[in-house]
Amino acid sequence: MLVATCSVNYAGRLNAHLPLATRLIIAKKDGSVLIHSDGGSYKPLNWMAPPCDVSVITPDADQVADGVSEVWRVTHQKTADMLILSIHSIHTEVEHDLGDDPGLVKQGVEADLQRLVADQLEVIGEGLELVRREFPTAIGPVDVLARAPEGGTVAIEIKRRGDIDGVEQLTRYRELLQRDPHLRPVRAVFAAQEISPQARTLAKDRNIDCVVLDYQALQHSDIPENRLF
Amino acid sequence: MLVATCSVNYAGRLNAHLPLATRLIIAKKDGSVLIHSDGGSYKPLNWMAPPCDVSVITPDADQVADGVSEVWRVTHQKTADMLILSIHSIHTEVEHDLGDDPGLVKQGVEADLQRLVADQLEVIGEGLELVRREFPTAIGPVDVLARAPEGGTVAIEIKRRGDIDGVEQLTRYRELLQRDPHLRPVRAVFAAQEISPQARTLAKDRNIDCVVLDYQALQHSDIPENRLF
DNA sequence: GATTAAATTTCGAAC
DNA sequence: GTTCGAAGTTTAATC
Repeated sequence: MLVATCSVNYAGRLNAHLPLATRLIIAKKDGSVLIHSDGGSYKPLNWMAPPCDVSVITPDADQVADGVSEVWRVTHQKTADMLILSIHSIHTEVEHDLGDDPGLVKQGVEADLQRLVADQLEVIGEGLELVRREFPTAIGPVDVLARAPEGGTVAIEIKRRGDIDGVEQLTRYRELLQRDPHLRPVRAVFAAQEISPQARTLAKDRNIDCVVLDYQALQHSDIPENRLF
Repeated sequence: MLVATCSVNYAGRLNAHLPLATRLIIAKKDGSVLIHSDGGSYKPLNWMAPPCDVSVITPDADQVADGVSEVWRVTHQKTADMLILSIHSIHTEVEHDLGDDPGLVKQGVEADLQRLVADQLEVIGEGLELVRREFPTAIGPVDVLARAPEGGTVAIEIKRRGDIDGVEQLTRYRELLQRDPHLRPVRAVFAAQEISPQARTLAKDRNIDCVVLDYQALQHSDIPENRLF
């Protein structure tokens, strides 16, 4: 882990170059390297994905003339990816051995949304009765399938962000389910926390209803003492 | 920038928790925070996207009893996202002021592929003549449009990774172009460096040709002295 | 191991 | 500023 003034060249899936500047360089135990600036989000300016090897090279005469004091040659162990780090000066250098990480515990992603919607089908429409979540079809599972009070079924696709490809996916499901005499007629509902305008337009064109989900509200209603049943 | 033994809680678009372990913590000037382990790729275990504010809180009695020496409360300036970093012990601490970064110079992405294909339409099919790149339609631009020797046109969709949604996109374009008497009949070609089996199957079903592109070869052929014209 | 779908996606460009 | 597609996407689940 060091703070250094450096320039970087990467050749692999694309070619990229970072001009001379002061940056934070992190070398992990697996050989991977991250080069961060003091801005942007979590994505480094440049990096090498593990597993890879780092070798420190003595700069040649030209490089020394340019002010290079040290060159790191980082190569990927399987692909032909390579990163050359030309270090001009090191401002800070720190090394520390971290142990294995126990890893992240998550909750509240799409599976949660799906469970909440299945438990509270009234947010989709009145009188719906759950058939099942992850209803299997030949082209993949439908997120939620419900029986409609007027007869037939409702296929519900749930996303955190509702995008155009979600509408396409749902269209394919409906088309397939429509062929089953036990299920048809099949309505389709696209439910998401956000729905892009483009997706909304396509959904309308395909006669698919859109529902914007409020995760907070769903979660709140799901607390047992707040539920009416 | 510090190496510390800590546990982390995040509440925002989801809830997440990191058990006690030694990790690398990076605090950038814009208030953003990254928490890295000594493994994985460039994605941090946990993070806060800028802009945000960091305040250091004195731990309460319970926390002190648990061994917490310092608590960071990182809040996003616009959303309700919040991250709580409970520091038990600091192993290394370093601070350094980096200047602005001149940024990355890239070459060799989709735009390049598109240019190379437009210049070497023979990789798609014989006798094709370029109409134009980024041919505009009501639902977005077609990557490359060419005139076919047998009459009619060819719509070419170019991707680095050819996936099912690329085929859907191309299908919509062809459908639209087909309505134009000056263009029809319209053939569709899906060209990518890699094409997923699922995409290939769908393309076949839709009567769309698939072409796998070799970036190296295209680039090599594009060097002026290697070209035949 | 290959393939597919999701991501606290991030990033950049076009509108 | 919003929207939309691409990313050296990465990552996790599923076949």
